[in-house]
Amino acid sequence: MWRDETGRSLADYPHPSVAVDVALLTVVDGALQVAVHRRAGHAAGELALPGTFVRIDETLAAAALRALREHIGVTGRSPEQLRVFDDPDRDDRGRVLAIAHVDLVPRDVLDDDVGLVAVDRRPRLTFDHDAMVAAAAEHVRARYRRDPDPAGLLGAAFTLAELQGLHEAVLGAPLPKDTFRRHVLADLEPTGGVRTGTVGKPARLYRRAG
Amino acid sequence: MWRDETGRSLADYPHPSVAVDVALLTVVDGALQVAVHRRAGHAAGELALPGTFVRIDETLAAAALRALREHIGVTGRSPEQLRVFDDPDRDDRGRVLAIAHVDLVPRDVLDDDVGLVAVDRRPRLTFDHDAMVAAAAEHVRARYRRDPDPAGLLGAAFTLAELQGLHEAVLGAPLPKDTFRRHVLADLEPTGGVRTGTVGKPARLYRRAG
DNA sequence: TATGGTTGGCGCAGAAGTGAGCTAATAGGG
DNA sequence: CCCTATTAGCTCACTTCTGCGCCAACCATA
Repeated sequence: MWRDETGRSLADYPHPSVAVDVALLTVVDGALQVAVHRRAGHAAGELALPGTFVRIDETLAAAALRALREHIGVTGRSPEQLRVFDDPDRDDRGRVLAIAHVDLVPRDVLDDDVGLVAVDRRPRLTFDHDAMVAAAAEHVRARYRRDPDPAGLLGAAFTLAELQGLHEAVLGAPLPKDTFRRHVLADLEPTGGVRTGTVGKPARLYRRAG
Repeated sequence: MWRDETGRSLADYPHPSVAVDVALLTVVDGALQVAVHRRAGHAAGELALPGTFVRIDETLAAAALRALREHIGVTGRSPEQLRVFDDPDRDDRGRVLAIAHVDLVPRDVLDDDVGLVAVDRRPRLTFDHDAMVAAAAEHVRARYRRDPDPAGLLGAAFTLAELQGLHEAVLGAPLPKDTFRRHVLADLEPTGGVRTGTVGKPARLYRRAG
């Protein structure tokens, strides 16, 4: 074990605790929603994002996935970092740095009893979790502005109308049909198939271009 | 002091140490450059970004500013977070999470003996500091694509040519003159003055619009 | 004081992007 | 089996954007 010139290891110096909090987002009822739960133990009863302390030999992604599993019984996909929340008074238990994460998953990986609230009409959350949800929504919205379906919420093949519906749900605003199609087409390739069994002219199916 | 049901405080649980590393950027010779120093103590002699461990009651910004002061004698402006580097093996002294920061300052706040290397032609840095510099450059380049002069490197009043030169230095690529002007003009307001004492037709002076 | 060199910035033609409307292609009902 | 409702997706007129070229305004020099 490494020791400095005074004989102390890193852990001998007082240092902040580190937590992860995860804004788990999904699309339900044509709107972006975030999973919340009521805390037990400290700050019991308060609405909060799933979170946990980071263990000493754990990566942040592993801690984020563990928080999702332990608090809401969900297997996350690929949590991404947002930023560190470092207000010295943010947690009355002591000095805690919270690393906010976001993960976007399809609705069907969540149990029915997971609490969901729409990000644009959400109740107050405890700690600084409101700011985390705002940052999470902004993050996925920016990603969907750049790429057709970065989180892979649609399956292998989808129609342009299905993709537009997803984008409108994520962004929380309607999009102009023609412009939307022209933009995403550059990043898609047709599968050759069409969506049948629907009313109207059958729509071509596309996949993400490689 | 808060204690859990087993009588332990937060600090009683083993948890990672937290460090900040700062990519201090500036523009010299028409190119984006980053301040580096040769480490003393651990990993002595290696080229690295200024960094330090975060003290328990310190904000991240305060730790970042302290790292700049202690290692290269510079007063930073406003360090911004990039992301957390959490590879378990990134530091052989123990478990350390490093929170990378970026700060962009004018050349004249740096002493002449501060080591500077161009971000696009830089030598290998130690730890994961290469990835931090890459993230820092990408961050400031993205900001300069959005805003005329977010870091305020130019003074209160400047010409469009001066602003374009700054952008080309930050981005590391030439920009089309007319398109550049039209885009930034939306976020600027003329001061009414002109830049005199130069060759050619005097250029109008602008300031950031409020 | 005139003249040439140099840089700022505007106008205009062509390119690119946008959105409304029209045609195509299917399901379902009479 | 035909007709209608409905949705997909193309076409075309219009708007916006881009970049070249030209004129303007100043300094330096003779």
